[in-house]
Amino acid sequence: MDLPPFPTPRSPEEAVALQRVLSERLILEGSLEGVRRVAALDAAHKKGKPLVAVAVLYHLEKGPLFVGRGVVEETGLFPYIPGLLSFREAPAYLEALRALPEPPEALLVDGQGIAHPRRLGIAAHLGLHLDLPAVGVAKRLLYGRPQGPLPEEAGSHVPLLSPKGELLGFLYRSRRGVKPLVVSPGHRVGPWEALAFVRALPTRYRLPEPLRLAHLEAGKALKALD
DNA sequence: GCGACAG
DNA sequence: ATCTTGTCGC
Repeated sequence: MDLPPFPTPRSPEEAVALQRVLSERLILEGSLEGVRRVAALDAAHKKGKPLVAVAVLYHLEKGPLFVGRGVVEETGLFPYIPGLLSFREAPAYLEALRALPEPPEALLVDGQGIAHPRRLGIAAHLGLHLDLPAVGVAKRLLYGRPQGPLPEEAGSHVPLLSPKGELLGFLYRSRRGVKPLVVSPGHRVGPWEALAFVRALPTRYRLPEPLRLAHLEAGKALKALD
């Protein structure tokens, strides 16, 4: 698949301003029922080495079909600043997606969707850029207030609200005895539908299988560089 | 001014 | 993201 160019801001201030504009265009409704081919995105990085991004094309019934990789030299990376992650990693993800034999129907991204100060986590940014449905699954919370305690049972969830009371996503217990995941819609999907989608994914461990595979593949690809 | 802070 | 040993538990 080929895509529009991904602009790199000259400064953090410029990046923030761009996020404010882009987030206005998000569509936060829609269902992912019927989606079969998902691209799971994750990255690995080490100081002195390039950032390696991986896109695992995963068929919800057949399993993993293909792995696309994207590599960006450290010197070409936007700095890591909480809230501006997409400007650092998205270019590598776009390269990984470009390597796939066919475009996915939706994106499953390791990071936030709209559970973000300006509602433009990397999942939202990528979904908007590619005009694809996107869901964010993060391992840690960046923004939002969890409403109440999260039950220990596998599959439990608790809403994540903005200061204004808007539903940003959920804290989700994928398995018993694991730390909760942060699930939030990115683009072209509603919060509840995003949660339903993640809940339906095969999950052997903490992370949904597509993302777990992407994580493993990213680690391998990074180690295999030199 | 003091915390919080995805990957 | 990565740095890291042992340790608890299935």
